[in-house]
Amino acid sequence: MYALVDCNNFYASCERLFQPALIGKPVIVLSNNDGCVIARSNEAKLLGIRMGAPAFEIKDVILKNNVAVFSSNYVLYGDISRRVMNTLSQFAPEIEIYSIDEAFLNLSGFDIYDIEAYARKIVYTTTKNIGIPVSVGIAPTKTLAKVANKIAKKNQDKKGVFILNDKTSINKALEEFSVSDVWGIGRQYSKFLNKYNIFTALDFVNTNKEWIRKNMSIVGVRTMEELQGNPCIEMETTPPDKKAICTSRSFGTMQSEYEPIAEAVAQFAATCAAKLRKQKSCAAMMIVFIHTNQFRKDLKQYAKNIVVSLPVASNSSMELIKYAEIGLKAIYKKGFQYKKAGVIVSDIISENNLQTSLFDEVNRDNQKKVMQVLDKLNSKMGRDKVRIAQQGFSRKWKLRQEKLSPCYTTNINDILIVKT
DNA sequence: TCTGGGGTCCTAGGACCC
DNA sequence: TCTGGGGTCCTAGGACCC
Repeated sequence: MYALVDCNNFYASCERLFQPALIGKPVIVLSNNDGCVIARSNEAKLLGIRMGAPAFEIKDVILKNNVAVFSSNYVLYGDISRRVMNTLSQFAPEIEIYSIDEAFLNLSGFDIYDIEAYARKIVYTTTKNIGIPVSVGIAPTKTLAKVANKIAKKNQDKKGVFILNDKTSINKALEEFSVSDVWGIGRQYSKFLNKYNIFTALDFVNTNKEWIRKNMSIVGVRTMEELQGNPCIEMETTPPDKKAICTSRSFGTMQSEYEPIAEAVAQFAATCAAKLRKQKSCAAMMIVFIHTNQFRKDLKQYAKNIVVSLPVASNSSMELIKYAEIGLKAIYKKGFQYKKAGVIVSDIISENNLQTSLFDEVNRDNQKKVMQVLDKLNSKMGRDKVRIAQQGFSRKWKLRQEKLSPCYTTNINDILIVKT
């Protein structure tokens, strides 16, 4: 059996941890740049606030109902997540951290226990230790555990726990479960399946397997098998190295001049480099992109990306910034108002088996040492305290974050604020 | 009249997830 | 005024090999 543990309204719950007065009140968290709604407390959901709704469109609802609004604070959520996962890992020998707010636990061999009591203990302990409410779904496959979790969350009377462990209960659950809510079936496939009168998960399971294979590839077949109780998706206990790493942001205000955009792109390249170093790998290819605001139909539009090949794979901030600048210079055009830029690195290999070039003129040992010192200093003093000059300090492009909460658990100054 | 057989690698595009 | 960010996997088709 697998358990899927999912934090309830995670980001909203994190904000509430430090403002308990907000418990029972509507809370929402906005995306970067305070753009869209990305997390809602139950009370906010009841007000009809949709996931992904642009903040400016729901201004009236927010004011009228006194909704608490937060900018997203990923440093805080990341730290709370780490604590939740630590607690969860005590409950099973194998844990897969599936996302910032979800984890699968491998409960094989736990049949000898009262599995429901065990699940309640997970809910109780996490709530007590961390203060974040969670829901637990337990079933013979990961996809069914996802189903069980949704049922646990949806029905108040389940008190955060639901178990699917026999044919009858599984069939009944699938019959009442919309196919569009199944893990692995998104909007496009839902629409497609509905066209063929497949509306529930049970309809889907009873469909011809070859037909699924033809129309939804092997991925669809796996989902089908999983819903039938045959495990096809294994636990992934150690996260695989990333094959591509992307750093991109929308600008707080649109930018026309080259310099602030170059500063932003240098920052993104440096962040990509730091992420590469963290997983001990190097990238041999980079994509730089910029675009204007697609929502502003009244403005001239421009969007362009460029692929830059690195002669030797690298994870040095200095080198990545250099190539990002070359890319940006090639695609930047005067006369547009830019809204967003980004850097993607790929062709990623381990830093241990780097293929250097005969004609390589870069002193890689030196760069490596510099980066090690830089990482060490920044981990102690704070992100980007030491930086490459091109990353700059003007920050004209910086995010809009008007409702940012303090980093209560990670920033020394914020911690002091809490204490006093 | 009639034109083999069996592979690999790469890429773009489309689906999905949180 | 105002609309997020970061990933994965699979397939078909083309190019190429012998």
